[in-house]
Amino acid sequence: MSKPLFESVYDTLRTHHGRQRWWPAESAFEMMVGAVLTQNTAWTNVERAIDNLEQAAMLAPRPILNCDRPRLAELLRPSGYFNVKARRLRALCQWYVDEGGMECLKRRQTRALRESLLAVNGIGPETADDILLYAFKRPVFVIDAYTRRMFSRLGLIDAEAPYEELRAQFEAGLPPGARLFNEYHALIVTHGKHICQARPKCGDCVLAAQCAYVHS
DNA sequence: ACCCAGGGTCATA
DNA sequence: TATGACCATGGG
Repeated sequence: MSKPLFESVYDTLRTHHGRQRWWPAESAFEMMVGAVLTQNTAWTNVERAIDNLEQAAMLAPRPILNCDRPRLAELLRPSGYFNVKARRLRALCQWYVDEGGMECLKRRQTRALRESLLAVNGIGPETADDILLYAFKRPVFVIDAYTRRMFSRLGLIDAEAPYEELRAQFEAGLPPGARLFNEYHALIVTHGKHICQARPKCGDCVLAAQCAYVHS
């Protein structure tokens, strides 16, 4: 009854949607690629682009760096923004190689790793945190558009607040740990996708009982 | 025909 | 620091 709100919302989502087992990728590198390709883009489109890379045997840093950009862009076409994403994907691969690969990266402290990621062109706070949480299993809470919409509607946050402020708010309002943050963000996206969407009301939503909007 | 999607950069004030 | 333009495909 007095359980913190961020936790009780988690419980509701977890009960209703079940375990998510994110991120949908077969390797840490594939996960990072997906994080860049899914920027402001529907996941179904990202899957096609990743399939294209796989079919072309290019789902690895070296092949991507050795590919000319027009050809890479063509493979990325279904994910949208393909010229921009071709550039961003190469920047990611260049970083990955320059940093010495996965084994080296895994040894870095979370702070340093985050700063390093943010310095890569095309990686902003959300993409960096996706990568930290799902590829490196670090305890950072990812804030995305669904999170802003849902939790402001629930009356728990200010949707317009800066990214870092919201991240701090979630991380302070939950028991720490990558395990929980991982599952929570996945649940938020899953819930947002097939229920809330951009609807202004959510009376038939599982969160209705906890939603400030429907009580105002 | 319209809106939106698991954002980020860059130029401008 | 805070807006706005821009990137582009595919599904509802």
